[in-house]
Amino acid sequence: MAMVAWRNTEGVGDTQGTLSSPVSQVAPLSLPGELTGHMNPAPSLEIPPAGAAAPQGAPPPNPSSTTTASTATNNNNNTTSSSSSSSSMDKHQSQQIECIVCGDKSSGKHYGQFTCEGCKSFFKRSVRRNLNYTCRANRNCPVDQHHRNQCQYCRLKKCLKVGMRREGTS
DNA sequence: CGGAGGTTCAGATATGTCGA
DNA sequence: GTCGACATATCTGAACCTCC
Repeated sequence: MAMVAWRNTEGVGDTQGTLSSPVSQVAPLSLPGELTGHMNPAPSLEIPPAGAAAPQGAPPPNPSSTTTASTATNNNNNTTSSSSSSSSMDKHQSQQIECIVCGDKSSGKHYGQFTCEGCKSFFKRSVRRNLNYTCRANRNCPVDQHHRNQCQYCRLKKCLKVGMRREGTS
């Protein structure tokens, strides 16, 4: 696997996405304490209470339209894409659901949303370790299967945006 | 029994240090 | 002072296990 293609962990901490820093500083993305149900990152990561962010549970990502990741830049309302779901697609999707975060192949429902193993682990680590990331760019980095590792900040942001919650299906 | 969450392992890349 | 090589640390993704 060729991940970690871009380690921006900290050295990056400087530009804007102040989402990072050695966990010692203000953690815009602090999840722990206030993570009551989901993470309420920071000013930058304004993720509405899971409920809001997540159109409701898991918007059966459309195998194709789900390209939400196509341009993470759209972290604005990509999730909206979901919505009109067809029961007919249900079956089909259940067999080939895409990760709602990066568009990769979903391995099932994790933390309330259909995500791939990568996003699942990434989210888990971020939440459990209360990691804080920083975006080098404008917090609009694309989050797709090939670029998801480019910006941890934007990846986590999208995870939250799509409705992933620490408590998952709780 | 199935689904979701959690834990563990191996692989790959980035960063830092030392030597020539 | 600069360049290259080596070693170490961190992160990611997949697989497996456990619990509800």
